Amino acid sequence: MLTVQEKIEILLRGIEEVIPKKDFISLIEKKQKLTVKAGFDPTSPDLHLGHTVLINKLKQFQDLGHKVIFLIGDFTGSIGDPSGVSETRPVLSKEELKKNSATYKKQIFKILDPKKTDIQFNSSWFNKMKPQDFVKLASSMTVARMLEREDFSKRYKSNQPISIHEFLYPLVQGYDSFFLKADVELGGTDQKFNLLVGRDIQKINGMKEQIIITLPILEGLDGVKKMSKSLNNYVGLTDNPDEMFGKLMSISDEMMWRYYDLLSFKTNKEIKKLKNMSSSGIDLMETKFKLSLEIVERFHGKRKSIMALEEFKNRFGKKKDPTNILNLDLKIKQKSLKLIDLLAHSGLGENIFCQSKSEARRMLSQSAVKVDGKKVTKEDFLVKINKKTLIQVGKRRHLKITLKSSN
RNA sequence: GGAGGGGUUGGGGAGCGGUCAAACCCAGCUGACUGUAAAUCAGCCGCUUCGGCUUCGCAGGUUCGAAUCCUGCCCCCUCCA
Repeated sequence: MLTVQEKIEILLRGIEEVIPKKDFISLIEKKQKLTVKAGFDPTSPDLHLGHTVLINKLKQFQDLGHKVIFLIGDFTGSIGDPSGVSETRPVLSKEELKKNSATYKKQIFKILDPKKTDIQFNSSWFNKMKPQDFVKLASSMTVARMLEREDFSKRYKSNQPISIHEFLYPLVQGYDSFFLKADVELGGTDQKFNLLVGRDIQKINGMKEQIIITLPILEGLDGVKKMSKSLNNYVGLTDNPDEMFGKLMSISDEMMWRYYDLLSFKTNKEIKKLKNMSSSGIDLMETKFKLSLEIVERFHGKRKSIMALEEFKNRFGKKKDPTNILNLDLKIKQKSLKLIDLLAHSGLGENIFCQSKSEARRMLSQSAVKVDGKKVTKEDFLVKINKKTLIQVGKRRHLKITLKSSN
């Protein structure tokens, strides 16, 4: 049995801020089972490692016996995301929402315990709300306070547009906390304002204010911008083991420590030890192997993580051709296909390797293309039919293609 | 409602009648090097049947010729009401 002190230590590890800390500690001391809430936008069905910083924290609460609510902001998502860069996002259909939430479940339950997790959709209460109630909700906040929020004030000062509906977001999120009677709400540091508004909404409605805990935002593979699907700098939870391993190996050494801090389940002590041990380049690589192994194992199991490591070593250490490459059958009408046409092929709706023929040409001229392991620069190189052919473009794009005549 | 400023290729930002597919920076991509690290160097960075073609908010117009000039529309910003 853990002491209160130990519990608090676990729950506060790796977080950015807890507000107010005193209340949090006394709450942990007094209450056996807290209601802990975190909201997710269902705009994109795929979760990535960035999301798991938060989910891991939920898991810790869950393991300590607290009630975890995984809130899917389908109402919020259906009226357009305010933190979205410029455009209003498309309204999601019910089918899409269902689909997204199904994939969500599948993904989060690799971390969270399904039996102990309460999944909620905020449309279920907001869709029943009357306009006058909504306006009343809006009256609980002032424009001046909204403008206190850094991103709003920045945009306001730099003459960027702010739509009225964006002001409603924090309110909606705050209302969720009230409705769900949250004791604690988790969110990224960029959510701080919204989380604080939740406290206000609860207070106005005569409820004890939730504790808010903010967590750091994980940078993407580029090491600069936050991890997101649209920036294509993410590691998806559904990425296959090799892909996941490779992506993790491609982060900079500096970023590796950040990933250790935010994603590893190792204790601070262990991480510190690794830091002290890793001085040479080889050490750093080994340390990165460890990180990649740990994370791939979390989502794919031990066996596959080791296979991914071996695959990686083979491919990049010994410069061998990759082994677990996706096979793809491609139906064509002709008897053979020019390499350039294959690279830019868009018959199945999606271009396989290159966006356009021009790009394909560029790749060829920059000697980025390999066929069965050999560099090819000729555009009219013919790819044989009925034969499995390994095509590689650059270091990341590769497929085994088998051309089949459709006649 | 009134007055003014502005919309250029992913982002920033030049260009203001021809030499513009459009400077430059960032991001991105490729190659060399390497640990799919960092740094560095080199190249690329609208599409193309390599003749050209379609781009500079949208639609028209003036001109031999427009991203550049004119008209209308849309959108953004500022100030006033």
